Amino acid sequence: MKLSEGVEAAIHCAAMLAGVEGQGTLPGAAMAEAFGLSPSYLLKHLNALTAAGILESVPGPAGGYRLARATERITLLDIVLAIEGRDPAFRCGEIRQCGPARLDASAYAKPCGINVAMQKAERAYRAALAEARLSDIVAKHMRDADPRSVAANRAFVERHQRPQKSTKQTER
Amino acid sequence: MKLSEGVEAAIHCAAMLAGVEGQGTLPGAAMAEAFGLSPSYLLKHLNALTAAGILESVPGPAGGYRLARATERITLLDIVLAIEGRDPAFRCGEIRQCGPARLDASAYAKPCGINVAMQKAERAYRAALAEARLSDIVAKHMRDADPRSVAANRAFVERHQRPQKSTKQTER
DNA sequence: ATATCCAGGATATAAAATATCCATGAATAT
DNA sequence: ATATTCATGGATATTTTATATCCTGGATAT
Repeated sequence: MKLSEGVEAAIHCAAMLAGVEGQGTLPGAAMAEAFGLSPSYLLKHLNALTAAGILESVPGPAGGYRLARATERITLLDIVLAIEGRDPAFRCGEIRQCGPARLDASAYAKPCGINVAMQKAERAYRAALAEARLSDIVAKHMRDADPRSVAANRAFVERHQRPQKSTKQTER
Repeated sequence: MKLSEGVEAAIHCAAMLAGVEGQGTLPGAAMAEAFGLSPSYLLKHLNALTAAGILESVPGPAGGYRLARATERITLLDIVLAIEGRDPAFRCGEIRQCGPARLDASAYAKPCGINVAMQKAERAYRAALAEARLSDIVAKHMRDADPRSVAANRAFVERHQRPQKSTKQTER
């Protein structure tokens, strides 16, 4: 029963991406630096978020990552499932029918009660995660966190974000 | 995010031990056989349950395991924590302060909001597990499960359980 | 063209879960 | 007392998973 460290990194990256303005992006290498993580490994997780439709990636110079949708529509559950996979934490191995005196399959038609109880608890967990929106996380940080920390985060994003050409509008 | 297989085995064993009468015990080897598990490995988990005060063990011939308290006072949470450990699934690595521009420690006095949200979800998970009593699991099984399965389980316990001498009463 | 950046595969290393074995000691039957 | 049964706990091997790195290829802005 443990979550991989990638989950923490993924959530922090998503929160940081919430600070980029408009269609701008933030390179993965910058985020890796911001959190003191190995870039090669962080890209794996960012990649998973992209595959899950939570992030969008822009290749090429001036490329990077941005959120794929509004922060109100991204929940911690989305991120956790993208990184950890969608399988339940408790997987019933049906060991009740692994003994020497195995009954006919029809005797095991009804689901294992233990599995039912464990799944119920997991639904409660996921429901709680689904209620935690990224917008809430960000708002709470801006409101409650130390001003120095908020300012430093904002400055970092400001420094590394890359504005995306809205149209092909080189100023004329 | 996954639970070890030992959790499933531990819960099934606890449920089976609920069927032994009085102060009787069930040898660990018998339970391993019942579920088709490796005895040496299952003993590890039974050991963990004993250390957590959920089971009692009786050494010697006629020895084995029994529940340490009433089934109403044993929850799935007790068992899961005994096997998986009491640490939370999400451990905040404080990567927010691992970047190159580290602020003074006082700037991180307030807890990381991401950690708070993750812990909240985990509390919901544990609360749900704490509400699932072993007595409920057993009662539900007796009521809902296939009669053949119930009978087979009862017969297995009947066959392997070992009555415990009530006092040191060698008949005289 | 060139430089920058993401995508994805291959691979290496580290850590944890799973599984087995053996020596020890406790309790009991004989 | 002695032998037997069985849990205990340590040591260890095997397998799986997580973590981490590297490299090739493709996309794109300059």
